[in-house]
Amino acid sequence: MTTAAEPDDLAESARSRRRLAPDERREQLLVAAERLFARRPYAEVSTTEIAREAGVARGLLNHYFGDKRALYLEVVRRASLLPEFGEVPLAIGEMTERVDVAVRWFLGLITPERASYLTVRAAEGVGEDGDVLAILDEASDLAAGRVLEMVGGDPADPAARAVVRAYGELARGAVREWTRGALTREQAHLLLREALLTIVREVLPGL
Amino acid sequence: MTTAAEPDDLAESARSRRRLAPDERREQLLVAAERLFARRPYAEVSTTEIAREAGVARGLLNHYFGDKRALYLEVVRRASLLPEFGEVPLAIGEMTERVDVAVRWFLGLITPERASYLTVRAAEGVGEDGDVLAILDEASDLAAGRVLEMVGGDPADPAARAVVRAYGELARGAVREWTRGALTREQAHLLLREALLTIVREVLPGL
DNA sequence: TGCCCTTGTTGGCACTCTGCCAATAGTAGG
DNA sequence: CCTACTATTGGCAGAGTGCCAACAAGGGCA
Repeated sequence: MTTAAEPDDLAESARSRRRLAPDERREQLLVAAERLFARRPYAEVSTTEIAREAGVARGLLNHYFGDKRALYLEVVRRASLLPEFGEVPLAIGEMTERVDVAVRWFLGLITPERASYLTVRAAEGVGEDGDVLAILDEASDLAAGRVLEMVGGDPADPAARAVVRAYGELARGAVREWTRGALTREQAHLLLREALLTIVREVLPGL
Repeated sequence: MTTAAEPDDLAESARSRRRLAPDERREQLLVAAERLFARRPYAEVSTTEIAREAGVARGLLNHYFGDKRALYLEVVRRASLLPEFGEVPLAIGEMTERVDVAVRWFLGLITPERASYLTVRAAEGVGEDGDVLAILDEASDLAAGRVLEMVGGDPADPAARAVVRAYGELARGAVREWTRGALTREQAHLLLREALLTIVREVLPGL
């Protein structure tokens, strides 16, 4: 009985004296960090705590990520990208229809357990932090490109991308109001649909 | 010469062995903290540094604000509120005109040295931090009320306020794209004007 | 004018957190 | 089974933070 049977994938969170493959361990640490950083601001989460959550020695965090900040940036990067960004419904037909599909697609992505996407950027307060901004901007720009494709805009036009990136902020704000209960899903949908329609019809052509 | 002439307001940043009125000292510390927090994230700024910037002993920070976090929240509170929020131009006339005035007013507020307003919320990345969110939300809601007054909406309608709060995110995004050079001021203005117009005409009535 | 007392201000102690590194020990391959 | 590779650990040194008792600036009162 003392000989380890095969507790391979059970009690993963308990004692871990096991030697894992780097990728596996790295993933585990990221998940632990993600969980803690999501609930409390950066400075309030200690690496000791993260290590405990993952059931490893604190030094291992530095081994895998260098320092606390690098680990945090990694967490931000993961949270800022909606994995489903790729599965864009090829909307065809009337403009009204395409816009409606785009909005429905976006609203559908958020809700579930993708809540982390919402907490992104909803956090700290003041401060530049170019590293974080770069990550968030990249994700924002990626989403903007997708939306432009869906509504038939020109993804190559920098100004158009900028407008849609700004629209992304509206979308984030609308979803937040929705999840907070200040707006119903229908109301949020209405706002995003009309705004996007206006952008396509009135703003983009006027650039 | 050794007798202090009246170096009242000169070399304010140099040695300060002087005994200031609490309000004065507090203000000085806030300014110093604001300057540093604006350029680097919270965790990267040490209280030692802030104290040095203000030319006082580190312990004084704790005396005035309790702890580093409280000081930070104070800075966020100040940065989140546009002082000129009160001076709302009483827009009258056509709806198109009123919306245009509202947007021009908003865009006019931001640019100058009020840049701190932009860095608000542009910062960290992931994490809840209810304290910060509460501050930012309060400022956002205040601005939303003002805008509703200007365009003739009903500030008492929770849903309307929520929609305009979300619009505030679009505004913040548009200004950011503008200051970044991705949009001209005219383009940002166009976007914000058309979007607000659509909200007033199509969205608010449909709630 | 000169002392005194209020209180703004300082400096240092104790504790926690972080980064680093040498020592330890799983585990796969021979 | 044994060995070499390397994932993993534990502790050390330095920095940052909160706290508190002692100090002194400067206005008020005699």
